Amino acid sequence: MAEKDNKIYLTTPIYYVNSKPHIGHAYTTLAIDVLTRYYRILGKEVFFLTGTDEHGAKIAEAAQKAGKTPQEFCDEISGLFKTAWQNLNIDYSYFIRTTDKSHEEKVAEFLNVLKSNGYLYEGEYAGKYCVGCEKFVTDKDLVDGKCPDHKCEPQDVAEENWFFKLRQLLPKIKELIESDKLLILPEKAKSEVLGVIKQGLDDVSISRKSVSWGIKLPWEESQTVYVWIDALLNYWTVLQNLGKMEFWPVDLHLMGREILKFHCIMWPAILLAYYGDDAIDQLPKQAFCHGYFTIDGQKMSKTIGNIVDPNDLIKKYGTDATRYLLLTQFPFGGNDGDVSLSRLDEKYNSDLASGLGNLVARVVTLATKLKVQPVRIATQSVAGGSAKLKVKGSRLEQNILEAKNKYNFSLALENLKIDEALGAIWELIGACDKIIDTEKPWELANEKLKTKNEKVIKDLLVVLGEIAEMLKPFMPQTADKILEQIKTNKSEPLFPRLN
RNA sequence: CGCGGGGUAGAGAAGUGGUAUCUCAUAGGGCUCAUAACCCUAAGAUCGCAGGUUCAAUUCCUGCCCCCGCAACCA
Repeated sequence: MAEKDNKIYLTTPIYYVNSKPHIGHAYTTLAIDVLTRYYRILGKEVFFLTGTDEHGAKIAEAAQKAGKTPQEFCDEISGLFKTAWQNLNIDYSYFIRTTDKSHEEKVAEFLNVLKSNGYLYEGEYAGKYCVGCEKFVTDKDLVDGKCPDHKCEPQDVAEENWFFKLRQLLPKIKELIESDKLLILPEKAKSEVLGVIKQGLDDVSISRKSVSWGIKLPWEESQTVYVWIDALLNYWTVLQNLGKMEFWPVDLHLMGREILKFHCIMWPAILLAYYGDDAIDQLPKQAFCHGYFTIDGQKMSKTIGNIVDPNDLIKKYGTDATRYLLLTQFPFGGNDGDVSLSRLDEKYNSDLASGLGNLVARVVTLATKLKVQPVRIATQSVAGGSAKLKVKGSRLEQNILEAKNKYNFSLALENLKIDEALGAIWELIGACDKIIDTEKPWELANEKLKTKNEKVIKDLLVVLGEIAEMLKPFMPQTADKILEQIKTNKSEPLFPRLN
């Protein structure tokens, strides 16, 4: 990952407020939260941006249906996102709303520059317009040539709009993607974007006459800015407004595949138009595309009504367990992962209650029963391998080393292999359980044995401390609880078993 | 011929041109420090179907079948 003087800029997409937060939003946001916490532990300055996308005809419509003004509606939904992130213990640096005045002003400023740089021109947008809907519709919207909502045939209407010279910049974008200067991962996603470019794209209309809920075009106030332009610019306007351009450019945009095109084609294009077409150092370094959740084999959708609210999971499992359960549903960047609610219970019981929770309980109890002095834990051992064990050359040490060698924790995290990084931690947990079984440190037959057992337990406490350090980015509260228990030798169940 | 993803033990997933791996569930044994937890062992897969290339294919090629996304709310 590229660095600017120890600074890193990570983003989630800004979420469209026409629906409440669900576990898909939560997944993306969590992943960035984990990376943010990890890099901060390593001593980097991280700017983590998330927020909500609030303009456009769809929002105005949804607000009307809900009997609210668009602004009221946005305030409400945006608030739900904030609450959800608070419940999930998301440590973002800033939460942008595209209805923020400061954002709107910067968007106008940006577009003025695009215009004076010669990248905008007036053109005609022709299409079918439904009077009932008060918006342009496509053939796909129609049933038997009529609008399904209003049962009327749309009229052919042409609208004067402003267009962005996207085509002119496409060869440049293509080259940047092919050469990985604009890195798109995984490879599959890169091919998909290149495929879209190869098919050819037209210049895009960046303004709308027919949409009133949006940012006014600064030089022609009868038009509003196309929502996608408005939305993409958030990554830039926030740093501008906060005076934090030292974090620019973006190191990583994380997203699901459906919005990949916008982030990998249009977004770099408008940045080149603004900064000059050789300003590749202003472009995002990496776009990473992750899989989608399906619920019991089906896509989450409002129509099916199978959307899972992260708050419900938090109520049942708690914040950290929910973080863990969501992050381990599938290999990052791989295919879609299926979530079945019963499997979440299983995973909670096996990994968290029987795995992590039980291990902490048995080690801390052993320490208490054998009156082992609390151990001082060296912090900052995130990368693993730094703990010093008492019993040199022991089976414990060997098992721990083996467990550590199986996965490279840091490398996994830096490559966004979140499931693998967690796998590294669970290898350690397994190694500890095995060693307790073979060493039987609860036996107190004689003094010699007692001394040996004390050493074993101290070592286990040290490894437990390491596990806690590694857990910090994923389950911050749990990590602190474990460290507290090690320090005080007071055992308290971390994850009560579900029945 | 729209485009794309996928079909591997009961469930969920890895994986590779040459003894098929992991997690959960199941069975037997062990242990008793621990959240009926932990440890060991076992059973369980003709790797979707049919052809082909090869000394050798689950892995490469061809055809077929089935599931699921992309066009409509939606990361």
